[in-house]
Amino acid sequence: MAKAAKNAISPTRAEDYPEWFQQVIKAGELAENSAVRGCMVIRPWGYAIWEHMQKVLDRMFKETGHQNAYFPLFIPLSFLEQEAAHVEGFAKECAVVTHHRLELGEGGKLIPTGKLEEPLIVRPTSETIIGATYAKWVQSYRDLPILINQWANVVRWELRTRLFLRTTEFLWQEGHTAHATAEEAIAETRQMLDIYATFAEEYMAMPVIKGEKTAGERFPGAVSTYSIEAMMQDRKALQAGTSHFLGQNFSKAQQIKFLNQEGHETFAWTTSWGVSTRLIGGLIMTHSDDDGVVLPPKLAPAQLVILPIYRSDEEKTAVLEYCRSLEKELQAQTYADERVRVITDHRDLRGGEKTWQHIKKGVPIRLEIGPRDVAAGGVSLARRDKSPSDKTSIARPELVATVSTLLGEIQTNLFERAVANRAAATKQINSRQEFDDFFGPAEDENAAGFALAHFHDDPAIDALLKERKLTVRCIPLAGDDEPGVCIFTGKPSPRRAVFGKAY
RNA sequence: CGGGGCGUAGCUCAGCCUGGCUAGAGCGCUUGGUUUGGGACCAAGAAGUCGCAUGUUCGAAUCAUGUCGCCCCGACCA
Repeated sequence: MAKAAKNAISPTRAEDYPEWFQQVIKAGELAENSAVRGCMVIRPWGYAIWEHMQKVLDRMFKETGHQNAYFPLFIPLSFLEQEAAHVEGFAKECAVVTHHRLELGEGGKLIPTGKLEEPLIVRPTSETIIGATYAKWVQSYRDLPILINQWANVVRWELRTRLFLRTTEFLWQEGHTAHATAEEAIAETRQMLDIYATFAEEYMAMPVIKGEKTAGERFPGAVSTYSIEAMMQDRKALQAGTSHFLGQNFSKAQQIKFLNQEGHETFAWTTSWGVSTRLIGGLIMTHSDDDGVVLPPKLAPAQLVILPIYRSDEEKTAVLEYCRSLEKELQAQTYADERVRVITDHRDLRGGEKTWQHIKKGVPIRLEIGPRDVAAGGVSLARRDKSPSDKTSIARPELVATVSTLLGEIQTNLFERAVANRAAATKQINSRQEFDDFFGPAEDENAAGFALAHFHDDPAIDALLKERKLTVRCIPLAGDDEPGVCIFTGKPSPRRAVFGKAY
């Protein structure tokens, strides 16, 4: 009997965090690099997580009155030119389609021909094409609000990519709304931010800070940008979702105007908001450990896996029958308003091998069932949020009766663990000296965590922070904070901002 | 786009500096046997135009030139 490796993932988080992240994704069969530079193949297990995220978010969007629609992948180049800040923000990372045909050249080479009159860009985001459409739809205040979301892929030609966190093509949803008043549009912006925060905390078990971005970090063309910020296990920040109040910037550029109740021609107020497959990166970096992926039950494609153990054919028959009926009983239970998701791994593989595969994929509960369990009317149960060796025996009826509670406990435990991690790396900072001490020298690659400090938005500070690879993550909304003075400039500050290193 | 590195079996790589038998290893895969409640062992087997092109040479994975691709580090970013 060979000794099991101490950890399933090498290197460990402490040894090399970025490499650990890549290995977890590989070992958990979530995704892999493709033949196309910067683009990933999302494997079935990873895609199933995305589908669960979509299902929950889609429901939340519809409960707040939004409808889904679909807009084109291509955007005429001229559309992007309409909003100045928007051009500035996205021009450097656009894929451009210039031809529409291929001709067979020498040596079997295909040569692009059929040059387009006006090049098309592959959408990096859809404000412009959707805005142009809304301009046609909106005539009267009676046509507002327009509350639409689309599930789509977008392309941003990033020079450095990382699986899930920053890929050239990624999947996301983008909501685009148009309103008759600024107040209504701002309320929409904040409502969607709340939905993202609720989703992150209640489903992903990932604590987030809701806040507003500084001028320098704002979405190109937005009046104000809000985000949810999460802290990863390496104490770096991840922007996990954004919601933008676009004011009338885009409606003026695209002529989204209407006659209001007083009969005056008015520009609409618009918003946009999105989350992407980056959430999966956040999920991994929040919960996973040195044995691989750890999934919160609410988003796990399988919440329990049954692992039959047997030697002889007689044992096989009895064990499989026991497993089949247990699977049915468990599937009849509900957790978080859905049927409990159970799979049985029948593959002809060694027990240990199978067990470790499911550990690495992050299945919340493993049930090992062998002849001894069948005889005793029990199961051997192991939780992914505990040590792999930590197994307990439980009577079958008790398991069926408590499975929902158990999944809830794991979900809560993961959230509390993440909250504790964040709290341990978050500090109130009251002076420039404390700030420098907290983050250490600029060349230190390790993130110190979140510093909460008073701050007055000023481009001069951006330069100072940039030098140290720090950013203002956001200015938190939930402000039970007392006013103070900026630790850099001494100017008055209504509340503290969150500083940290970011992905 | 600047700096560095790498292309050899499905994967990870050795061999190259100092050219020479039939190009290797580990993992994975297939088959057979022994095993089995923490990642099995033994045996046999399948698997490679050494990224591509040109050149030097009696002879190139190895040397030269070109070319394509990928990775890492910076600047840019959901």
